[in-house]
Order: sequence, then C-alpha cells, then structure tokens
Amino acid sequence: MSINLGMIREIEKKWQKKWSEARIFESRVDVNKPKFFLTVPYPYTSGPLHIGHGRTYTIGDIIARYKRLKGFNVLFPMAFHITGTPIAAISDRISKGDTKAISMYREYILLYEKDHSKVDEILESFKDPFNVATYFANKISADFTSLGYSIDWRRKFHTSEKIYNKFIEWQYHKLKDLGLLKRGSHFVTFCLLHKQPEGEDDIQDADINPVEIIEFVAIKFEFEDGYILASTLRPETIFGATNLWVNPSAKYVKIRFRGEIYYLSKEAVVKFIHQHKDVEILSEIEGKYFVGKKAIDPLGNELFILPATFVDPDTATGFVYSEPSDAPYDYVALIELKKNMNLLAEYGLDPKKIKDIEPIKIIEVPNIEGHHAEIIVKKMNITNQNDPRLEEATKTVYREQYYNGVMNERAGQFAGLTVKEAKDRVRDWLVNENKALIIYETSRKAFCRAGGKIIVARIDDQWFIDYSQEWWKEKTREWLKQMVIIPEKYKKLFFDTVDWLHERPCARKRGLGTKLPFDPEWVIESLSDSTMYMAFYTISHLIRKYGIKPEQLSLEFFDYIFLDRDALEEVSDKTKVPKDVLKRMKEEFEYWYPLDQRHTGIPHISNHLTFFIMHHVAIFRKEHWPRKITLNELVIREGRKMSKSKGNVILLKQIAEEYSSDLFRLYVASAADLDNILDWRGKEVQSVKSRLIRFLSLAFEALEKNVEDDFGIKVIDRWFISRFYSRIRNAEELMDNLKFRDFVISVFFETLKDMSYFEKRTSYERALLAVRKILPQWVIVLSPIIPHVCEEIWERLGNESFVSLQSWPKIELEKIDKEAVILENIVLETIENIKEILRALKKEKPKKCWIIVASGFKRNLFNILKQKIEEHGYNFGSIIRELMMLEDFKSNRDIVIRIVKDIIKKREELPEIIPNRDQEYEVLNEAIKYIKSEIGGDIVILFEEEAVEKEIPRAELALPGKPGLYLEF
RNA sequence: GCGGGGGUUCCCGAGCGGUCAAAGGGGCUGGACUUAGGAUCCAGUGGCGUAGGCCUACGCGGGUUCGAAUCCCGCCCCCCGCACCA
Repeated sequence: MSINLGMIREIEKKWQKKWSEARIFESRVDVNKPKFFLTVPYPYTSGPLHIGHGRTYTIGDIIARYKRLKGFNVLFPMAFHITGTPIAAISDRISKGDTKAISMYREYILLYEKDHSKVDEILESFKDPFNVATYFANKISADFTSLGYSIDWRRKFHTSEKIYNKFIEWQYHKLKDLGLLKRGSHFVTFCLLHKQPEGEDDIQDADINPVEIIEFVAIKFEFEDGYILASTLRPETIFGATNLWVNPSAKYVKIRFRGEIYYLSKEAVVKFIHQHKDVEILSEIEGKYFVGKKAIDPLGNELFILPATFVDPDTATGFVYSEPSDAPYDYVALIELKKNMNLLAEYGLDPKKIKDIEPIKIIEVPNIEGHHAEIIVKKMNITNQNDPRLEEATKTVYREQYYNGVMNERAGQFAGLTVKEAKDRVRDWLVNENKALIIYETSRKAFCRAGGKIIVARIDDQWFIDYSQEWWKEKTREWLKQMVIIPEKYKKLFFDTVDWLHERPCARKRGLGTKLPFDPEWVIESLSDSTMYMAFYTISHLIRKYGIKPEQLSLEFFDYIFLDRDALEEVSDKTKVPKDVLKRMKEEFEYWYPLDQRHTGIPHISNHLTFFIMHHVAIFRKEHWPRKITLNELVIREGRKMSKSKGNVILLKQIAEEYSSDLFRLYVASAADLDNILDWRGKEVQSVKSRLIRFLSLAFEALEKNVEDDFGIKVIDRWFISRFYSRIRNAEELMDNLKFRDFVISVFFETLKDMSYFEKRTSYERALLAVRKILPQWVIVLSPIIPHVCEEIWERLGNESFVSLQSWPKIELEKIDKEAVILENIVLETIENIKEILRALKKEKPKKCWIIVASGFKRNLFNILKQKIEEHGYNFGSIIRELMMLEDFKSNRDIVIRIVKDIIKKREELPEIIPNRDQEYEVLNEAIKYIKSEIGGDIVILFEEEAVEKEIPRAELALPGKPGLYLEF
C-alpha cells in the first residue's frame, strides 16, 4: 500500500467532520475533573492568517490536546479581534477606489472563493468594515478547523459585538473607579489633509520606515521686538554658539504667542499652531531680511545672522544656531561662507567680521584635540554644506560625544558634566528660565496615503491608562514572581516592562471597537480592549443560549459574575436575568477561572501580556489572576522574513490543501524550540513528510499483525520495547515543559529510527510485530501533534472512541528493561569497534572476525571494582591494595593491575549492570547474522577461555560488555 | 541610548561542568535499488593512525577546575523591542 499526502488530507477531513459532529471539544463544567483553561490571542481579522500565526495557534492546540490526555477538563476557546483602525482603513480605501487595496483584497477573496463571480459582490460589501471583519473571521475559523484545532466554537464572539462592548464598558468603569484612567495632552502624528491623527497604517511606507516623534529645543534669541526661535537637538551646544543660520530663500513669519513675538519659518508656524494653539500671525518676512542682522543668545552674546542653504525651513523652526566646533554642518557652512566673497558682497556682509567667527570648543573628548567637527569633516573630505555625507559625520560626532564627551569650563554651571547628563539639564534650565520652548517634529518627512502632510500635533483631553501608579506596579511584580513563564528567560522582560510602563493612551477618535462609556467620542483602542477578554469566554455561550440582551449586561451583572458583588436577588431584579441563569454563569466563571495558561508570541510581552496581567491584578480577585504564560518565536521562510512585498508568505489556507495539516503540525512542533525562530524550509518539510508517510504505512501494515505470538522473548524485542517505554516516560516531562521539539524527535523520529534498526537486525515481518505491539500507546502519545492520522490508526485498531479522548499511558519504571538495553548496546558497540579497526587498518572487510567474550573472572573483578570505586573514588593505591587481598586477583596480578589502572586513569564509569558471560555470548550469537551483514567475512564468537586455548591474539583484551576482537585478513 | 537575546563543526541548529569530535536536519561524497532519478535506503563527511586510539576544535583573549562548548572576567560582532500599532 502506498500512502501519499492526498490520502492524509482525506483522513484529516474525515476526522475534522467526526470531531465536530461528536462535539467532543465543547467544554462543560465538570466538578469531578480538574479543569484547564488555555487561551491563545484571538486573531485580528483584517485578512487571511499565515503560518507565523499558525505556529502559535498550533502550539496552543498541542497543549490543549496534551492536557486532555492528561485527564484535564480543557477549555480552549477562540474569538475574533476587529477593534482598531486597520480594518476601518481598508474599508475606507476600498470605498475610495484605492487600486492597491482593491487588488490586494481581491486576491484574498479569490483565495477562498471557488465561485469567482461572487468576488465583486464581496469586495463591494467590504465598503462596510464589519463585512471585512466578519468575512475573514469566518474564513479564519474554517482555516483553524482545517488544521485540526480542538476549539470550543460555541463561545466565539468578536470585539465589536454589543455584548462585548458591554463587557469592556464594565472594565473601563472599574478602571475609572480605581483611579487608573486619566486625561491629559498628548503628541501624535497628525495629517494636515484629514485633520486627524494618523498612525502607521495611514502613513506611506511607515511599515518599512517608521515615523517617530522627535523633541527639539527651540531656543529664544532676542531679535528686534521679539525672539527668533532657533531649534536644536543638542541644547548643550548653546555654549558654543557663534552665529545664527537662516535660509535666505525661505519664507518666515512673525507671530504673537502668549504675549511675546516670535520669528520662525512659514512651514514651522503650521506645526507651532498644532502644538501650542493660540497663535496670532502678524506678518510674513523674506529670509534674506534677517541676513547680516544681529540677535542675542540666552547667555547675552550678540551673534550675526548668516545665510546657509542647508537650513530646511520645513524642519523644526527653520532657524538654527551655529556651533561649528561640534556640528559638521555648521563647520562646513562657516568655511564656505568665509570663502565666498560674492555671497558676502551680495548680502553686504563685512568679510573681516565673518573671518573673526571661530569655533568655540565646549566639549572635551578623549583623544580629540581641537574641533571635533573640523577633524571629521577633513577626514571625510567634505567641503559642501549640501553634501549628504554630513548626516553621517554628524552621527559620528554625536555618538562619540554622547558617550565620552564632557562639558568644559565654557559651559558654566554645567562644566564637568558628561554630554549625556548635560543634554537634559541644559534643556530643563533653558525651559525653566523661559529661554526656550519644546517643539516636536517628525523624524522624517512623511505623508499619508492620500498625500496629506504629516506633522506632530498636540491632542488635548486624551484618555490614558495610568500604568505608572506604584501600587499597581508593585502588586503586579508580586504576582509575576509567582507566575510560570516558559521559556523562563523571558520572565525578566516582564519585570522590565512593568518598570518602564507609564501613562498610555487607551482611546482614539476613530476605528472600530467599544466607546468609552463616560465619553463616547472616544473609542477604546485595540490593545486596551484585549486585556481581560479571557473571562468573557466563560459566559459568552450562555449569554447567547439564554438570549440575554446587551442592555441586561449592566455593571451589576458583571460585578456579580466576576467579582461576587451584590446579592443574586437584587442583580436579577435589576437586570431581569433569571436567577438560575445568573447562577449558572457565575458557576461557569468560577469553575474555569483563573486562566491556567496563555500562549502567544514573544513580541506581546512588552505590551499585551503585561497589560493582561496588570488588568487582572487591578480588577479581579487574587484567586482569578493568571497562572502561566508560554511563548514562542516567529516563523521565517528559507532563512528570510516573510512579507507581502517579498511574496513569500504561506497562508494558513494553503496548508491543509497544499501540504497537510498533520504534516504542518509535525513540522512546527519539530523544526525549532519555542524560543527559536522557526525556519520553514521546503527541503526539510519534504523530509518530515517522508517520515510521516513512513509512519503511516508502517502503522497500517502493522495493523494486520497479531501481537499474541512469541514477541518479547529476544533481547532485541525487549530492547525495542524498553526504548519505547523510556521515551514515553521522558516524554511527559518534555511535554510539560513545552519541549515539543525534543518530544517529537524522541517519540516520533527516533522511534522510527529504532524501528529501522530493529528491522535490519531482525526482519520486516518482525518489525511490524514490534510496531503493532507499541501502536496503541504510540498513537495516543502522538495524537496532540498529529491528531488526524492518530485517530485513523486508532479506529483501525478496532476502537470505538476517539484517540483524542484517551488517557496518557502510564509507564511503570519496572517495565523498562535496562538489561536488554545494555545487552543490545554490546552488539552495537562491537560492530562500531570492528568498523573503527577496519578504518585504522584501511581494510574493507576481514576474512574472519573473532569476537571474544570476557571471562567470568573479569566480571567478578568489575563488580568488586565498581564497589571499591564507590568507596574510595578513583584512588588507584587503596583500591589495588584491597583487591590484592583476594586470592583470585592476586594470582592474576598483571591482568588485574592493567585493567584497574586503565579504568582509574581514564575515570571510566563501569556499566550499571555487568552482564554475565552467557548473556553476553547469547546476545552476540543471536545477532551473528546481523553482525555478518554489517562486517562481512566469517564471524566467530567464543569465550575468552577457549580463545586463549586456541591462542587467538588479543583475546585477553576482552572486557565485560566489551568483547575482545581479532580480525584475520 | 535604554532594555533583552545570541555567537557551536560546510549551512541551519541541539548541547549549557565530565557520558562531546559534539543530537537532529540540510548540503556534499560514495554505495544500493533502478530506464532514469530532483524518489527511497545505507555509509562517510576536522586531522592523523598497520587494532578498537591520539591530536586540534565550539567568536577573541585571559581565569577557575582533576576536567569547560558549558562557570567567571575583559574584548569584538550580530539580532530584537522602545508605545498609542495590531
């Protein structure tokens, strides 16, 4: 019978159907069984999922299935996340006829729709974001089913459903009551076209080249009736300011703000207004107006305003001050200007006065003599202020100074501080003395998808969750100490996250989701509505079953169920939810909660997972706080990241159709440990596939065998069974620690290898017998990984029930036959040794090979020696002294000393069980055919005594468990 | 910068004080089977070796130890996260 992937795919469909029909994964409260509540994050439904997501979900399912075998009543639910802006943005783009979005989504739909005529209709429906969300939610759930996930689907929901909104509203009331919700102002990236905040999803290329918000210090230089605002990222350099730079061809504006007059570029005013409000524009001024005039810096120095083309009116305020000692741009611009007589003449600047402007050294850096900027610029041979390499030069100087620089005496009160320290201190000083303002700028020029300019704007009345509160952090840390995190090395990351977390905006003005109940202009943002939803799974199916209306899900309702507040009667009266229903829901919650395990990807630690713990800690009672978090790394393909642009993404939808679900699961479980990136390599997938097929064919053929014959008599039989049993025994610990890779390698791949060895050693027929022997336990143990094929074999074994519902086999220690393993190892090692000798002698095969089994005398010696080593350690003197007291050893002095010396010197460990000579002879003799097939030539096995008699060379080298060898050519 | 994780044999990767020349794949070389093989199976894959062994190796340089890929110190290099984004 030849098996192929097509057949496996059929088997998969068959069992998915059976599981679903028998509803075996629908979890019910059962107080007689220990419960296990496991969740994996609900997927965001903006499109199809890929195998990266699949890794996390598959691992979740493996855990769920394993826990079931271990006798737990497992709850493994799933829901869908549709909160936030991306889905809304997609819908918006499709509505507006964005061709890129349309073709992308057309492709997605085609992936799922056999009937192509429907595609346009579906695409049309995507103009409503809810349709995008529900369409993909349905498809994703079908994908999950096709991968064999054992999910209780009755509990599913999505995050914009009314009942979910009610739950989130309740949560936000709780946060507010606890004083964890705050309002304040906040800076965001903002689109001037749409007049609204826009983030990564809306900004062109922001996914590849993210836009950050940068803080500039705009320093006030007295000029005429007001101040020029000159911006800098390095306020500490103000002590070395030599002049101001203005772009003579740019436009500038005079404004009034808080009673003071400011000059800044025309572009800057727009940003200034969005950040500072209350601005009155007074007049427009040409850049050249400023050239040659003077301004006074905060230290009282009078500085020239000079022309420079590198000054970008669209960065910060459009004025900068010059600090040529440390800023390569400034240095180059100054040198250029000094040389450019025409330009000086054009602006009527006095060349002498300009020549007098010299860099002022304010920062001392070890090994840098003179002006840092000058050194770098000369080294890089830069002479033009528009040379792009100036960026790099600036970075180099800054880096060096930030780490190693110290302010010198010119920095006044800041002298002696490192640049690192001085930077913030000088800024604070300038701001506090009203000598500067803080303004924000984007890290690069950016535009929204529709082409609108992105700037930084201040949002007032932004809602925050205040994660900075110490009581909250402390309570979280205390609980974290008790939580189990696997892989353990990530635990520290949680503590670090708790430490640096502070106020975090939790609502936005657009996107899908739940409105803040006390300020409905705001929609709760996606990470902020996903911190406690695991609790909602415990009752979501009941809310539907009993037809509870959203209005009934009041604060009292949730207080009663989740927090055990208020009396049943009262709550029932107020909500009109029948008492028995309320009771039932509460029971269900209290049965399943706390969450026993949450499994997800590592990147979630620094936000979602920490929020998840903190919200539980803040709102729920301690007995309902989460217990365990497990994590896995991401997936790449052929050594490269998967991305839409590279076109190398494998979607979940394709797995069951183009590969096979069990193949995928086997690969995911075996190709990498959780804390390693999983590389999807076609070649390796093929190799796993061939083994899966081999496993299945072996199993199917073995099914025909009857185990009740003489199997188990021979050493090799005992060896095979023992190896299998010890693997299963170890497997439990591996599974408990999520070492799926080691588990699969041992229980699947290596057992198959043992099988091959067994087959070579005996025969194919007998190998099938061996497989038949272990098969029932083998498929139970493998069923978490490859459930479909295991169900199929289980059924063919004549079982009525599902393998998914069996119990993990208990292997008693006594069943493991160490003796058999040691004896078989003698065969293996003997062959190895012969091969090594052949290699050393550079010979193909011997004419005759003598295998000499050590005498009983030596076994006696080994046993006593073992005991002596235990007593004395590897101490030659005292051991040999004691041995010589025994008559037997005394008369064989030379041999005893030689053997003991060797063992002591090499600190060799003696075998746990020292086989007797007949056992050793027998196992070798029984394997003689196999040895011959491996070595070639005649194989003769004899006892040491006989060999000595026949004067076979090297006979005396035989040791217990290590036969002597002599080859004849 | 701050925080975290790493550097292992041709490649990917396990190992984290002795059982380690180092699991498992991949690749390569040879063999078997074959009309053929990109299919499958077997063997070899640091060097040396006329007998089952020896030497050199786990980023670089030191150290601790009877013994280190594994522990400690210094250095070099790589990857990831840093917020309103799901």
